[in-house]
Amino acid sequence: MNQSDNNNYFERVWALVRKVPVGNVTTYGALAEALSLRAGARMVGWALNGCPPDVPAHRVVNRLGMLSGKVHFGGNETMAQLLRSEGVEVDEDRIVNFKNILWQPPFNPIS
DNA sequence: TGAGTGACTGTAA
DNA sequence: CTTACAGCCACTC
Repeated sequence: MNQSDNNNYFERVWALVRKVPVGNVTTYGALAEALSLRAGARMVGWALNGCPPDVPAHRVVNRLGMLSGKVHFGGNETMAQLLRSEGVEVDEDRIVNFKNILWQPPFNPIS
């Protein structure tokens, strides 16, 4: 039941998230698109569900720049605090200048 | 094998 | 602004 050998998909998502520079954020759709899963944004969020501490999942938000996943950080302002500590302005669970700091992952074609 | 679920997205009312 | 439905893929039971 331990699909440690099948976490290839997860690792791919984590790899992209780790590439997100500090002070920038990305969206589920962007990651999904980079993984050729244009409509698999749900899978991205799911992959983050098992993301190791190495992955700055707090930099991943929905297309509106809302901290939709903050609930998974403890349901508190942890996610917002992390972003603020990186220089990201957060207001009412929403990222200020979201489009301005939006980071787009490089297209990573599957070999 | 089939049904349920999900840190999403888009469109519609 | 909210609520609702549909589509998409991967995983669990």
